[in-house]
Amino acid sequence: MSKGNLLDAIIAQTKLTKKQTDKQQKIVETAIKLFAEKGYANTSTSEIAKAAMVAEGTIFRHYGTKDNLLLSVILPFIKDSIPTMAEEVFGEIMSKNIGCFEDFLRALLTNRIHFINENREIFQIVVKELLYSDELRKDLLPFFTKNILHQISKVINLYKKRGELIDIPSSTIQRMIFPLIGGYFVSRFVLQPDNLDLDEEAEIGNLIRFIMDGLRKE
Amino acid sequence: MSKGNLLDAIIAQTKLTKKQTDKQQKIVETAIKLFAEKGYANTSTSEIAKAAMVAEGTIFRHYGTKDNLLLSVILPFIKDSIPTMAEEVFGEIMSKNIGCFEDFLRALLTNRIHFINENREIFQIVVKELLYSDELRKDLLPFFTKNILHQISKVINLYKKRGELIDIPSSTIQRMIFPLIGGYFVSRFVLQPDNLDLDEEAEIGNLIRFIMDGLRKE
DNA sequence: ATAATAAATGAGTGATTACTCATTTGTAAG
DNA sequence: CTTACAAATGAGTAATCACTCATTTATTAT
Repeated sequence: MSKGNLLDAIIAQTKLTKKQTDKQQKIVETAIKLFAEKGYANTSTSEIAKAAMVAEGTIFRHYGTKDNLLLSVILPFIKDSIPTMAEEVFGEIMSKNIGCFEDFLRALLTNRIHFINENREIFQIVVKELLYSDELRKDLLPFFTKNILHQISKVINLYKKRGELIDIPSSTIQRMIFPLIGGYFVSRFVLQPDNLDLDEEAEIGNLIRFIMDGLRKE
Repeated sequence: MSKGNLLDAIIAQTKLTKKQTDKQQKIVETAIKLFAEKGYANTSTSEIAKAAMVAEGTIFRHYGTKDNLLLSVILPFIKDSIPTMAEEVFGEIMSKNIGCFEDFLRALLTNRIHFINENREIFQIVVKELLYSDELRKDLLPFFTKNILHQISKVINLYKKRGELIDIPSSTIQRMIFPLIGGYFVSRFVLQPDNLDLDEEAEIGNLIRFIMDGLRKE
């Protein structure tokens, strides 16, 4: 894993959008399914080949190594998730100066839940390997923090100036919100992925109320 | 993994407290270190043997299988963490009727952070494998929820009756607190385990204030 | 000291791993 | 139809995996 810089790999991946073969697509689909289900380390290439009804050599012809297959799966997800969030959510809020902090939170959560729902299995893979693989964590965590935390701190500072948020350091606020939202996503999409029958809006409403006002009565 | 019932295994483990050999202790120590660092699936028995300066056969003589070695590591931790929490924290609060909900939270968090700090590596193993292994998750999650959630809901109901907490369903409150505290523990002890220089009391104070009053000003 | 029992060893097992490569199959142009 | 080139194949490779077992070493009882 991790030959050189992951960011370079992401950029490289971005540039070449060469068309995929049918078999290639089948391989990636199957790999996503199996990696999400049993974890990268517990999934063998022969298993993927069999499930995708493809010769094992075909996998290595296209992806070279098993590591590379994993990166081919998660890099587009990472690459999409960060800029999309930055533009769609933060950009919108920061430029148009939309309503209150609650509205921002609602937009952010709705957007991210929607995105993860559409990439549920890849999200499971990223979470699992982020915890499991030292290498991946060392590469990805700084990437996340640099891109997301920076954006979030800007927003927090904005709303703090508006007087909507309590007057404690942004870093402290971040260290509360991040585990909460991250924990919520992991709990919902990784630990209990079968829990499909819940009122989406109500769920988000509860989260926001909790973040804003906590549990105390009155 | 998971021959039959995990709870039976826990009970069985509880009963036999036969003394450990020096080599056995070294094996477990080394296994804990390597499992926490690289994950169970990425750690081979030969690697453990070499690092523990023990013949590979010795591992299997004592633990039979690699799965069993993992269970020997995490079961005592699980077995300790649940009852200890129930007795030391919940028992105390429920019987003596200590102060307000914030005091309960402070006692709970202080107690659990202390416990995890003393078993940092095993906590890392449990979290990683809980996410990575379907089998373990199927066995452990119900065990956690049955024991912990039930206790917590009793406490929540108590303080709700006292009028200290907002009047929403206990299950909703749980689905907010659990990911928050769990996410905080994972973030602190698994994702950023090197962050040792923080003011423990202030950190707990921030968490409690966030849980009680959220982020809104005033 | 001797016998009896338990602990530890390490070479060896078949199965599985990620990966290679000479060969065959499909496809599209001249 | 023939040529050219990429896609796909699957038998084969060395390495590593979890695990076994006959043998040796250490410990305890008599």
